[in-house]
Amino acid sequence: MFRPVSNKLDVPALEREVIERWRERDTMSRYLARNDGSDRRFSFIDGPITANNPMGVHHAWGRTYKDLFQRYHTMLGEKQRYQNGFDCQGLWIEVEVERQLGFNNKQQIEEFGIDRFVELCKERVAKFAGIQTEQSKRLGYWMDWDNSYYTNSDENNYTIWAFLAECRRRELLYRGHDVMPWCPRCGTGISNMEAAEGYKDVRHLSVTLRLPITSPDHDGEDLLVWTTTPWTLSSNVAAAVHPGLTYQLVEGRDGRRWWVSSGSKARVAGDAAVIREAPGAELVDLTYSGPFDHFPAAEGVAHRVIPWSDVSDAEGTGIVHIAPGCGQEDFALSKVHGLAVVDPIDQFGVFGDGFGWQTGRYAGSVPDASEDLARDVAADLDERGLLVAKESYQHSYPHCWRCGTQLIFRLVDEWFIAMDPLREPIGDSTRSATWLPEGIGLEERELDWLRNMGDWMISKKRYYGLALPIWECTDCDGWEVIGSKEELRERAVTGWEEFEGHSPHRPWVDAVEIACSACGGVARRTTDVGNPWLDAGIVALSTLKWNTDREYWREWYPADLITESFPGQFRNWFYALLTESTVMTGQAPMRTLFAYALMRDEHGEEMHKSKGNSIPFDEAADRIGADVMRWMFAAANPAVNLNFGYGPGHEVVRRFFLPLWNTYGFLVTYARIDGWTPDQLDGVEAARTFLDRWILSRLDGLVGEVGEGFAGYDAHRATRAIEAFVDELSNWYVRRNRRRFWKGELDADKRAAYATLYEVLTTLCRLMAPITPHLVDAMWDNLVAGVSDDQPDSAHLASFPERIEGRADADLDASVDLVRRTVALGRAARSATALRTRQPLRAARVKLPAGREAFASDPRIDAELRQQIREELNVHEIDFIPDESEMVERTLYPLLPVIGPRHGASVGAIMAGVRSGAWSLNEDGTATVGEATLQPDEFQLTARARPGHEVAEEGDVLVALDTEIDDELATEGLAREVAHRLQALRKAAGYEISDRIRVGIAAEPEVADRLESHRAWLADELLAAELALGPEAAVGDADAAETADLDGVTVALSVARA
RNA sequence: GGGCGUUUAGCUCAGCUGGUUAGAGCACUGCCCUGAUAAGGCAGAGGUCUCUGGUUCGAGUCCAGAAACGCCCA
Repeated sequence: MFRPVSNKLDVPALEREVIERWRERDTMSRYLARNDGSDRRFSFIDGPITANNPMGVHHAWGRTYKDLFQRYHTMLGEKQRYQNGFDCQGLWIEVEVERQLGFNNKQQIEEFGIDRFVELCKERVAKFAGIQTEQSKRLGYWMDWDNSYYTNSDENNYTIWAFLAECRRRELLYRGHDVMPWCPRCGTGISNMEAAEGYKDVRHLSVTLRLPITSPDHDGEDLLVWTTTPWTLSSNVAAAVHPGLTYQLVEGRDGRRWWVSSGSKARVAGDAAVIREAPGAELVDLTYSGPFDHFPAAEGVAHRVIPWSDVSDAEGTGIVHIAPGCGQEDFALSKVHGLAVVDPIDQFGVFGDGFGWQTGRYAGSVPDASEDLARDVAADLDERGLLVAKESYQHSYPHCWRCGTQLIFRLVDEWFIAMDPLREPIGDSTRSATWLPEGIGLEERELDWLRNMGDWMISKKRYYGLALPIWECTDCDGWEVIGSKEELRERAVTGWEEFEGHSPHRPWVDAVEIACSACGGVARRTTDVGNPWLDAGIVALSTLKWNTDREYWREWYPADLITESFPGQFRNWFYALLTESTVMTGQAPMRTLFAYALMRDEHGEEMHKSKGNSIPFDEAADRIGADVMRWMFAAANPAVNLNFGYGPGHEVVRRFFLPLWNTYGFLVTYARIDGWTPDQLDGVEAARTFLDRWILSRLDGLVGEVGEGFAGYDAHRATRAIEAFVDELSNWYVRRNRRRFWKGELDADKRAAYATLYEVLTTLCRLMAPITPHLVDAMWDNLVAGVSDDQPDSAHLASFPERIEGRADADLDASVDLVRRTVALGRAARSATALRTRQPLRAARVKLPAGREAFASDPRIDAELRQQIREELNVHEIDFIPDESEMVERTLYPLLPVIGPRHGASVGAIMAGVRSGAWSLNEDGTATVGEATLQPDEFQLTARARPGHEVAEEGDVLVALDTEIDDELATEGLAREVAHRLQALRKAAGYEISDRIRVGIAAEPEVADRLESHRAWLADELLAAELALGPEAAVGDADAAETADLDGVTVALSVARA
């Protein structure tokens, strides 16, 4: 016997119960092991979650996909690895630990001790990995949690060593001297792909200044330059012009004359008189005096004009200030033109010696204007008469993606992986994978990034992260890459003892010195750590034991699926994965990449902690439950941003969870009353009704649809199909079958009803198991596990449903569809009559679509369907309306795609003629509309309602009602009304559905007489053991009573328990 | 600055290769129904389909231009 089901659905409470049951029964372990013996594989590689904070709801979106696709393949019987991953190294963690310790810069870390700092970083990731593990379990994410991978593991780090050694072997790795974006707070370079993440609009003080030309024959002439980074002016060595642009010498202030490009002249110099024009090429090689030539750092710098085709005059003056120590393009130009390179600032963004008053000052922009260097530069220039203009200028500027500090560009030595030789092979890998969802150009976006990608800067001047296995000789220029721990042990000259027993992290690994293979000198490890995307990108190799068990790797590589949110990952994880895997294996690490967009709040706004609209995972799990979230995530269109919030969450509960839960509750309620159990199947097949076969047909279609959806990583499609099915189940199948469950004895018909609904619900449990594991198992435990010994005790140990031959029946589906349309139209017509639905009517008249003569071709089924319509509409008869009926008129419907090309300009006239009724049919099958003749293939005839009848129509179906009420109908309506009132009293008295009662109906004799003819029906309807009817009729000890006025008829009603 | 995308009801979004009167869900209003339902049904209100021009018998849909917003790149 089933346990009773509460009609209140509290999802979080239900989930807690289910989780407790799973714990008691060790369900998850059995799930993880259930396919151990299978020879089929589904390989999923998890993209590591940053173990740096508790999860937000946005993490739960991706984890829902990861879980549900794995669950689906588990139910198909495929063996899997179920390995979750944590991202555990990198600047993001250092920044949080610094914040905890109250540190602001690197010196404080070094004073604190790198070893202690690194230990704190490790502790932090361990702590949050633990928290995220618990949160993931709360989500219902079933993974092999004791076997999670951590990117700070030895395995991961040493696999990257092997990768870098391979890069070295193929001469892809190099030490570069270049200008890179630099975070002065973190004291480290930022790779271009990270910098791309942090562009924000900010205002900077921009200045326009004059640079006096020192070449002969240019006395009194200045070059006008404009810059948004005044701090770089003291490093100026050149001014660039576009050789093809036209430049103008114009009248300036204080008797000076200024050179500007013609395109910028109006903006920069207004209507100043033009003295002469010259192409940019003519200005090349002119010399000028720099803005800060009196600083020692500028000593010996010969400032001159150089040509540069990237100069534009859309902004500024068309003459660009060049400081090779402060800009990437500037540095590249310095190589081309042999310019001096002035390198002004240190790792903290502070000017070094030789920069006069700027020495010791911070170069970057600061919030406090009084300390802003740009302001002081402008004032200095103004004092010396060099400032022409200044303004606050808004532009998009890179910021540190972890700490938010504005980046500055700085000359550094960093390690790079050359991309040119890799573009093609990585492109091939990219193209070999399937990128889903389709239609949003995911693959093309990855390829676009690959085409434009600069060399990958992999080093960071930090403390906690991958120790780059690069040893640099202290005597010669030599450097080498160590590919493994074993190799390091062999090569170690000193420091091995200090390192042994530690993870390959700073500071321990820094102690190891080797002998330079070129000169024999002492080689020390570069103190740089690695870019964290190396860590995440290697997991397709490291977690599959590339270094230690190549057989295992072959078994699982490439992955069938990886999945991650796509904005941002093209240049991060996807890119790193493809690069590292392609270098090492020559192929992509995945067959399919399924990606999804970003989560927004329910109004479409970006979620931010600071805005207060971000939702912590725990809060959402407590308030609406994991399964509600999971359903929303699975139902989302992954191609577009998901608007998530409690409002939409409650809507899911109301619209979908409740009807499903109540359907389940309905089955259990009546099965308990009847003592029905799932083994009671006598005569069920033969007794199945039309509607039973219909819902099973729909179920079969659903099984196919959901399976295809999951197999194609289209959870959206699966959820849509399930929602539509549950609506049909609840609002048609159950609604139409209520009485079968309600009526007297447990016969074959009733068993068929139970068996059908039972099969539908248990199949739904298995179909939905990957999406809503808790809800489904709550139902499964009661419906299956509690009553059957030969079934798994959890839906998650069951197999995924398969289609059943012969179940799907398109005719059934079409017939029910027609019935439902007919009922909907009948209701619309009823609404128009102002007669309440409880009042029976004599007949509904139905005009069926052309070519249909009945609701079903089988007369028995047709009769069943007509009976359903009668009940729904409360009418006695269903008649059909022939085309010739006076209620119907025929309408000509021209087929526009056909007549358009043939009749051209007269289409408008034809349509007008049809609308006004000015058309006629001809003997030969053509039709005449106004002047035009339509051929038989150019139109269709359709029946439409003739005005003046109470009808409703939609498309090719029309329903009209006979609204005449005779005495018999009126009396029946009265009985229905009385029954309705008494049912309300039953409810008010708090009776159970199956309680037998006594009923009293007091009414004047004439009314009592009328009701007498419906006595048996009333008693049956109300489960009344006694029914007193007469002028004074009443029951003793009434639990509830009411005197009702029914359209002028007064009745006194009372009920009591039998 | 370059590339891509979006713009349809109060909100979130569908509208396939051009075709009768542009749809759905939510929210709103009214009515109906109810012993499975925090449910259901019917109806209503709500639209210059961002704008301008073009192609066409016919444009939300195709073309050109503009605007706003967003994303990517620089």
